[in-house]
Amino acid sequence: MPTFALVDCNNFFVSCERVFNPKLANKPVVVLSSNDACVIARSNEAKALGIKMGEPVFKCDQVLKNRNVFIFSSNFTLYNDMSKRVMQSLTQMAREIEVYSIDEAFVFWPDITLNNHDYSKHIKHKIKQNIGLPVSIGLGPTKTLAKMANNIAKKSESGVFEITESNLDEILKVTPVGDIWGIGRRYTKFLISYDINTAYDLKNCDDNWVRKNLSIIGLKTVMELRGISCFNLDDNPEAKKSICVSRSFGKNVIEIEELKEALALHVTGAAAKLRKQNSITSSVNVFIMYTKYHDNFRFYQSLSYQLPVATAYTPDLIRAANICLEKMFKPGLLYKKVGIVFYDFVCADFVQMSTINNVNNLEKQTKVMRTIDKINSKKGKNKVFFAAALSDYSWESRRLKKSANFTTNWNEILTIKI
DNA sequence: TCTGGGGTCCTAGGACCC
DNA sequence: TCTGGGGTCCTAGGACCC
Repeated sequence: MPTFALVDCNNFFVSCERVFNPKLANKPVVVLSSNDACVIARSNEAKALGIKMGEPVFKCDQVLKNRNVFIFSSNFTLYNDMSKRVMQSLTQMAREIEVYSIDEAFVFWPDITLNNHDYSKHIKHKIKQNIGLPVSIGLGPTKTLAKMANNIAKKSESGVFEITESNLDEILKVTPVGDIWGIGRRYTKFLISYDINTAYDLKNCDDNWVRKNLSIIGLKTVMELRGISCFNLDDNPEAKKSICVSRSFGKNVIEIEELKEALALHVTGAAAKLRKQNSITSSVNVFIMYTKYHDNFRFYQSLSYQLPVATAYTPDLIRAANICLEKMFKPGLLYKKVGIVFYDFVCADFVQMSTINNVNNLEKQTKVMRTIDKINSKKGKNKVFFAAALSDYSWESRRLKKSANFTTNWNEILTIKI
């Protein structure tokens, strides 16, 4: 039976900032969400000060100031690039890898590895040495247990921990049910109301009861707690089924022109993602968030549009998005956010022909987009774009404390004074 | 004053079909 | 009074993850 390893970067966003800023070591550091609104990553020192995950900045303002916490706006260009480096490095040292999120991956170590625990320590050392990021590694007979082991590894000296048959029950008994991967807030509350408080309690629940109340996914989780693997390692994840790009504004937006600029920019980004996975979309959905004067309650509204022909051609997608926006827009509201969702994908190789879309036209469109994508991937995001997305960006979200793009932009490369 | 952004999967219920 | 049986597709809502 293979052992799953979960490699997880410690306090990932904070650790990325630390790689290029050594004075942050051992100091409280936080990274903020877009608009510098919430705390989305904390160093251990910041956690120790009681700063919570997802906490709005205005609520912990005093602690941040009084305790000299280092604050950064999120820099996803940097984090994505650092993530890529970690995953490439792991790929070289693993037999199989499933990149699970920006900062973690499930892996099977190579077959020749006799001792998973020692090999994990070796990997941990390598990643720190090559990339500068600290990772923790959890090992277990199922994904759920590898996750659990990882939580223990994070608090351990060595940063590596393995759950085996012999220590399984002992660990489950001290793991709160809400700490299990796949058991969220709602289920935790529900389970506790039935006096199911620990992972051990859940492991011993009746299958039918679990199936009925926690759905098939919940039952799989319970099986995994028993050491029976139900979630496979997926080393070839399928193309995305929907693509969404949205941002909150840095100020209240009132004019439809500004909304259109922001929307066109989001559509441009989403369309690039769409083409990258070789898909074309049949449907677009535009959503907006707004408030009214003298009232902070937030309203969401959305509208979909079915394209006559599936496409990944940015101008057509901007046009479709604008149709939705124009139908929803009402003057006099304070707009906070706009976003686009593409869904109902078709593989780009199976293009549907119609009278609207003759072959020549389609070839031209494909060529144009391919060229633009090529230039942008070489010269930087949105070096070339459509005029609809031209803007003074006065609505852009606040990112007052962003660090430099150390790894992706020659002009922002780290300089050292000697 | 200020509360992120991007995904997946499951289920129940309605519409519709034979 | 009794109100088939089996299926598909779609959607909204709810749960979860990082």
